[in-house]
Amino acid sequence: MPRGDGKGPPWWKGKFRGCGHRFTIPRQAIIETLDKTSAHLSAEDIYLAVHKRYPNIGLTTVYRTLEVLAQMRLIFKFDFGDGRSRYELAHSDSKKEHHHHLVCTNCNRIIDYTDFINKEIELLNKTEKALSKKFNFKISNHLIQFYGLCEKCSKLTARQ
Amino acid sequence: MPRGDGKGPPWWKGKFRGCGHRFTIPRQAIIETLDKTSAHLSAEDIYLAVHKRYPNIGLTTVYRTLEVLAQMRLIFKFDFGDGRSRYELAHSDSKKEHHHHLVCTNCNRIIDYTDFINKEIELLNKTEKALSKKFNFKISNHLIQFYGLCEKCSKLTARQ
DNA sequence: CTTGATAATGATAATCATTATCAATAAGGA
DNA sequence: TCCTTATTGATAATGATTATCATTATCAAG
Ligand SMILES: [Mn+2]
Ligand SMILES: [Mn+2]
Ligand SMILES: [Zn+2]
Ligand SMILES: [Zn+2]
Repeated sequence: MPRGDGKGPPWWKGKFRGCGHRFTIPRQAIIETLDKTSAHLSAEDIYLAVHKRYPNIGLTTVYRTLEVLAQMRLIFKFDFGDGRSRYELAHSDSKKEHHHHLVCTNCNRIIDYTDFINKEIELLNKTEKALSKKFNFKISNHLIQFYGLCEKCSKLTARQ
Repeated sequence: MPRGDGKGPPWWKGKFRGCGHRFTIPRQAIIETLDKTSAHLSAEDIYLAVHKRYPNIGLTTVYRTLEVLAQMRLIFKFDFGDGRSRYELAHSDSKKEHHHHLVCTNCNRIIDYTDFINKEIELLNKTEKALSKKFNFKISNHLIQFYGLCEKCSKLTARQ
C-alpha cells in the first residue's frame, strides 16, 4: 500500500486515473489539504489552505474537485447545520478509522468518536440487510450524528 | 389528550402559550399543514400549501415559524441533500412514531422506517449515555439516515 | 519528445435558499 | 377597550453553490 513516503506518485493518483479522471495540481493540493488535517473543512477552508501554496487555484475548482472526490467516494460530505457543507477524507488506507460525530448545536464543535462503533456497525449491518430486503433499497452509506451541547457550552448555559 | 375533534383549541395552542409565544393564524396554518401530511415538506412546500387558504401569508413568516417550532422541538429539521431543509412534525401525541429515514441519492425519495427502531433506540441509549460521560457532552437528539438507491432507481441504473 | 483531442481550470456572472430590515398589524394582558 | 410589543409581510440583502465560456494543461497516440 503506497503512501506518501517522500517520492513516487501519491496513492490517490491511481484512483483518479482508474476512474478516467486526469490528475492535476489543484486536485493533488486539495486532497493533500484534506489528508493533512483531522478537521472538518468547508470548501472555503480548503480554498484558503490551498491558496497559500497555489494562489491561482480558484474556489470554483475546489467545489468541482470536491464533487468529483465525493462521487469517487474518496471523501464524505457532511451537513452539520452551520449553513455550509464540510468534508472529510474517507481515508481508505490512512490512519483514520470509520467514525461518527457529536455535534454541538451551540458552538458547532464536532467531535469524532469511534467508541462503540463496533456494536453500532454490527447493528447497522443487520438493519441495513433487513431494510434492503423489505424496501428493495440498495444501501451504500449511512449517517449517524448525535446533537447536543459540548462540555464548554453546557457550562456556559448552566451559568446563565 | 386534546386533539382536533372539531371544536376547541388545537392541542398545540397551549404549547405555544406555554413557551411565551403568541398563537396566530399563520402559525396555526403552518402546523396544520405539517400535521395533515406524512411527507417531508420544504419551507416553500409549506408556503404554497398554506397560501391556498391564506394567500397573504408570506414565505418569510413560514421560515420564522419553522424556526420557532424547531426550537420548541415541535418539528424536526432535516437535510436530505437536495439543497433545501425539510421539516416534519415531531408528533407529540399524534399517530406518527419516532422513525429514521432511507434516502435515495438518485431521486431523493424518502422512506420512513420504524422497523428495528427498538433495537436501534436501545443501542442509541447505551451509546448516548457512554458518550455523554466520556466527552461531557449533553446529547439531546440523534440523526440516523441510510443512503442508497430506491427500488425504482436501482432498476433504472441496472438497465443502463 | 511533439501533437492534438478534450478534460480541467478560473474569472465572472447567475441562482436560489435563507436572513435582515422596517413599517404596519394584531395578540392578549390589564 | 386600550396599550404594549410580538408578529407579520414586502422588500432587499446575504452567502453558499452552480453555470458559462474562453483559456490552459493532461496524457494517449504517434
Ligand atoms: Mn469526522
Ligand atoms: Mn420522516
Ligand atoms: Zn459547544
Ligand atoms: Zn430513487
